[in-house]
Amino acid sequence: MRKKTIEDYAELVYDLQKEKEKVHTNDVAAALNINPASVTEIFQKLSEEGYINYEKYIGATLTEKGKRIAKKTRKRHDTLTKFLLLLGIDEKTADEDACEMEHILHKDTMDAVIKFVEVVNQCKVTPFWLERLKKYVQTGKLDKCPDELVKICIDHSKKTKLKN
Amino acid sequence: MRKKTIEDYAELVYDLQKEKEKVHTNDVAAALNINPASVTEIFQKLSEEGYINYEKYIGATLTEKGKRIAKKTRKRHDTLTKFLLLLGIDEKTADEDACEMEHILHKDTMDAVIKFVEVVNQCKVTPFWLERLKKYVQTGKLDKCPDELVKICIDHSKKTKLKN
DNA sequence: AATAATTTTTAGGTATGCCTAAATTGTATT
DNA sequence: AATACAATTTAGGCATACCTAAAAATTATT
Repeated sequence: MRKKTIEDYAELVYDLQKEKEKVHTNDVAAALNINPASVTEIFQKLSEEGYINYEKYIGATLTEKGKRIAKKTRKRHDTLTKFLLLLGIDEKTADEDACEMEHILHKDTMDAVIKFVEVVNQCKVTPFWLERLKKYVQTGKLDKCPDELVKICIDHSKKTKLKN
Repeated sequence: MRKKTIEDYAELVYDLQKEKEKVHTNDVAAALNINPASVTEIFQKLSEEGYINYEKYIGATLTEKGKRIAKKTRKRHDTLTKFLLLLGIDEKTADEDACEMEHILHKDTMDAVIKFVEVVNQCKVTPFWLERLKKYVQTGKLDKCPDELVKICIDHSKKTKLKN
């Protein structure tokens, strides 16, 4: 697996802190399947950089700075997961890819994804086009687009062209 | 920037080979803004692993194995770029994010993206929903969904519900 | 409260992907 | 063909993100 970033650790400590006040190196080690000794080093670094308050043998808590980055990363993660689920990806794959994407996408791209999810959620029912795509992704079968829908798109396209 | 992967190098050598038969360490070094000495090491590794034929001081060419991975990666890259452009992301950002995403996405996710682009390309005109989303991404303005379109979605949703 | 068991840290090691400086090879010029 | 210049490789170094084994601190048991 990819090397973990500060964001990964902040996000994880954030989650673990919901269960227990102080997060121990062992908790993180178990969650990420790495050696506790490695987490000690990581905690020392995160502490130096002001993301966590860390007392050895006692555990770590997020600082305000750490909480900020953790929340931001978790929100990105959740939005990306939702986005991929909308496209018809299965839960596990969506979650894993979201975890990768959350670190690399430009703000503009992330914002577009947020808006994508927002627009779809605003709809009373799942939009036809999305159902159609999802079915295609999941079954390989692509339904024909209803004529009246094609008409709406063409009409709309003409209208906007006239404006310009 | 992120550490480059074998896929990155294969893709790059593939592109450079269009200009000249043998790709020199310097060509890659210049393209990636890294030290030629580093490229020598990379070429040695790629050669050991069978992605390139490499003769020192002479240059490198892709093997069949290398060509295969290069083409695959380039195709992914292009599809991802198109996908992001459809969402309203600008060219530079789309290209950069595509370059990151191409290495990390699961096959299922990549396939969904391919299908997304395919479905949109099949349309006679850019679908209304996509125009609407794109405008929202680029300007922040979200148009109202026409009533007849909402109706189509609701009707369709009822129909599919009945079937199940 | 002493000792055993567990958790955590320290110390030291490995692999990787980059670097610089120096040595080597190839190319161009006379 | 000899020499100068450019391109390339070799050798050695650095930082990072992990590791293992041993030492130290904490916690549990009697």
